[in-house]
Amino acid sequence: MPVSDHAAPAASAVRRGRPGYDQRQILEVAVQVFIDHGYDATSVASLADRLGLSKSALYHHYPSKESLLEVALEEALGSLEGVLVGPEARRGAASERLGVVLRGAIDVLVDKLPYVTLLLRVRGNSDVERRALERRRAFDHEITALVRAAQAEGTVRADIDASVATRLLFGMVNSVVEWYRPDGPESGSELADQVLKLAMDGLRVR
Amino acid sequence: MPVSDHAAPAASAVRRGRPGYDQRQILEVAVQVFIDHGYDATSVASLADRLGLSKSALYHHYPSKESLLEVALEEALGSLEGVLVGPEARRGAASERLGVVLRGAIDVLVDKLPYVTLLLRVRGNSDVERRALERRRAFDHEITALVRAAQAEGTVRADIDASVATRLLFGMVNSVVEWYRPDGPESGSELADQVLKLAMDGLRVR
DNA sequence: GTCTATAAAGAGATAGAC
DNA sequence: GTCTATCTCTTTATAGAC
Repeated sequence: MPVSDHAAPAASAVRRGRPGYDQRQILEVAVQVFIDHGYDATSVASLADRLGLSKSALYHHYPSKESLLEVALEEALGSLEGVLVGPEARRGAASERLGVVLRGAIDVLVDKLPYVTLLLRVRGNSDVERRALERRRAFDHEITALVRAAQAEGTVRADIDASVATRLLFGMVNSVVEWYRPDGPESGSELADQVLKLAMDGLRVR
Repeated sequence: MPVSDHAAPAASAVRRGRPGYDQRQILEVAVQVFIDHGYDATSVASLADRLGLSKSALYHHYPSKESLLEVALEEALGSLEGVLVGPEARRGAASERLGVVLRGAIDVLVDKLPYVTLLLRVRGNSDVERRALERRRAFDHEITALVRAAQAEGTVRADIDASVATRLLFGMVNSVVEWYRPDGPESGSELADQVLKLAMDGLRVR
């Protein structure tokens, strides 16, 4: 049974000839199908059809439909959690750390768009999903603490509850998965600029 | 076959004795179960169990699982569309109309929380879902036009694309369904205040 | 690494009695 | 208005050949 969870070993993105798919390619297709039709509404048969494989061939690569989900969610959560442990996110004024973390989250969202999209649609229907939700909650709590610290510093307005502000902030950030496409007009960093502008300074003309 | 789509006739919220459920009560339970487990992951059997009914009894009230979804989505979409046709939303400066519409949308979201929650999770898996998505898109386009008009007026900043701003704005607003609970600390109108403050003036201290 | 065939369970929906 | 029993199709997953 395959399903190793390490990152791809450096720069070997090219396929070694051969007939079939490798785990990563299958995962990418599966995640896209999960996004298009919903995880629950996607049957293993339709997944196999989309890959041009039989169900059995697919089961050779992943032991279950849910294992595909699990690996995909790990990809998103691992990257998001990585934003919090970077050096820039751990030193300096709270408002600056908040900016770094927000921009980092948007970068991850853009970089791992399908994986994060899938993560954001998880509702806790199974143990795998509930574990993912738990990690999301932990992530949110760290951001809330950062917002609270920035309020104490006096750099972030204190007339909105830190927890509400964080949820609204990430509601805005996360909604990007609903419409942003990397091949569209704006780059990921331009997008991050616009989101940060709106989040920090609001819609109104000053 | 029942499934009438008119609103409840005035003030008859009380049940007429009798054994079972009426359409509205069944709908409310169904929508909550759809939200908890996802529409696709909810079986008619589990729905019937939750209601304490047999599947057949449930099919007496609604002709299909999807008809429940359809009625629920109509409830959300009709209310949202109603925000755009109110008198306050149709006269005055664009920035004021935008404020009225935003607040109206938040009010609907709070008032019809489960129905709007369900609407926001629809991904276009069937004709019913695709029709709902189409109506959501039309709603969004009207808001975008309003943002554009406010930019032309000079009351809304023009350095963010109107379409991007609208999407981010409603990303923030819509994310409220993920955490707001009417029985919690803040009322719907307090919530609307906080959302509008953050959306209009941003997170940063002035 | 891929296939066909199949098992076993669950899905949405219906029939017909009470 | 509710029930039990059942139909038919689809589901996830496995067996075993190539």
